[in-house]
Amino acid sequence: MSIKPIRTRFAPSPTGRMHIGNARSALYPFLLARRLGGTFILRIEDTDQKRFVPGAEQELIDGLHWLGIQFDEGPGIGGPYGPYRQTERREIYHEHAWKLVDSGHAFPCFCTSERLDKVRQEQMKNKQNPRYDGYCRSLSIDEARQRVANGEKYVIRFKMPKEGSITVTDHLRGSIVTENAALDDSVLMKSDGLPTYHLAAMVDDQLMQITHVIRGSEWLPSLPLHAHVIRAFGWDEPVFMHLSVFLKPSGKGKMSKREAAEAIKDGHSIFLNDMKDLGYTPEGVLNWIVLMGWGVADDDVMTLNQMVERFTIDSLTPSPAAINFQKLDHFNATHIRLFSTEDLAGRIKPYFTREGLNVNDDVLLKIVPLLRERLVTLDDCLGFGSFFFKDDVSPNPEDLIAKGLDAKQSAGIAQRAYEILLAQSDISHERCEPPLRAYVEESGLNANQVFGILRVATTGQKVSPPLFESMEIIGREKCLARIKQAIEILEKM
RNA sequence: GCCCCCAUCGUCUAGUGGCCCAGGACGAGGCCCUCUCAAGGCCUAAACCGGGAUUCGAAUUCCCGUGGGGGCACCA
Repeated sequence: MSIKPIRTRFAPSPTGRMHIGNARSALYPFLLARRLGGTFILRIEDTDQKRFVPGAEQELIDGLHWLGIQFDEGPGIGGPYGPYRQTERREIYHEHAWKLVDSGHAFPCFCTSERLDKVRQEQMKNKQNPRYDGYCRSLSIDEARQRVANGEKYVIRFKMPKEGSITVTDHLRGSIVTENAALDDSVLMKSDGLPTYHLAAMVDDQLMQITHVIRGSEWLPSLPLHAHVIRAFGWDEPVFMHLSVFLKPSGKGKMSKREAAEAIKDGHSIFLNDMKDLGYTPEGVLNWIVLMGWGVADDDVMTLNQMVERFTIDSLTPSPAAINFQKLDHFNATHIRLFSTEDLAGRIKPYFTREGLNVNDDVLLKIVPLLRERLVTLDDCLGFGSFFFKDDVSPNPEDLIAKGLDAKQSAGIAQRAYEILLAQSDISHERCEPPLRAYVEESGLNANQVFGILRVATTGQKVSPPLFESMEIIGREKCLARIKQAIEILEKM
């Protein structure tokens, strides 16, 4: 039984955009660390120079920040086990790789990639598994060192035992037995002097005292190799957990780049940057992704803090999950309804100003209660509330005509409503609604017809927040002017 | 081709041998409320992949199929 402090990590490679898969791979270890009073670390795995994307690291960090996933150690903020960028740890890996060579667990290999390609093709032709043929495996250590000293290009490979088997444990799946003969002499250190994942991640997890490794299931097949490496060093293994992949919405196949592009066409995205622009909230996104791979019996609406309180690694699920954007919408809308007026006002303001609207904060605060339960995404505020910040509205003339009536009749109704409103001392909804309802009664019309005309006249649109509350915020003068304008439009038809 | 993993309503999942003729949520349908759109309330349909085995008893354990996913690089 270990009494070591819990330390978990998120170890992405800066090779692309921050997406929901990354986010969830960061979320679970974060929750585990917070739940158990441990430490959460960010480590950048940038050992592949060919795939390095400038700016990717920043996008990763921005994404974590947006979601509220704070790391305790990592690039930029440091920590006792740094540096936290693998390219800044070259010597450490170099030293460890050679340690394995010295102990007989690894060997330098001088094979060219040309030769390796040829071997591989040959093997494929003979329907054999493509793997390293062991050419440099039995070179004497003295000869190998001599060739390295002479400046020959080399890699360091793990010397996989030819016989026996290894048993590894995945916390979510139990133990997995693998024949060593099925494993390859994998490269641990590349000829450019940088380590591969197999070496770098194992060394770092050990040196950084990581207790729980939560990572994608694409690593499951190399878990036996990783266990071999760890044991060759004489270390203890951390607890390993492999998260399943996200499947595309149809459930057929995993979420791919191509599929991500499709989603964008439908107004959805799996990239955090895009989701923010589309009006999704960190709360909604978090709630959505946390439940894809983690089961709760009920009460599935949670904030980050509530997730921390309830999280347990034993309720993580090993099966693949199809992403469902409708569910995202649901969680987003649900969290929006939970926000305070001030909070929501601050969150939707940028979407108005982004459209060039001049936002009056007093008005903004007043309309939030009207918009709150109508928003699925934050940018829906535009459709429901832009007219509050415009001087004029330009209703579609056709929309001003009430259902079942003609333009002339509609103009008459508008005129009567105008007079009723004009007679009121103020335009509060408490004052205006009763007389207009009375008019609906005595005229034999229905509320839809009368209020519909007023809605289009005052807001310029057929769908809006509640009419009387909206008119109150728009103000007496503007309302009267807009109704007058509507009457003119109707009379000209 | 070889290796590995997974398998409960359309989707995310609860379920750890009797509490399950399987619970929740999204979505779908219906009703109520209603000035539009929402929100809210109530209700309905909807699943243990197939076959064996173990057991008094299996969604839950084991085996075999089938289906799905992942991996087999000097990428992570």
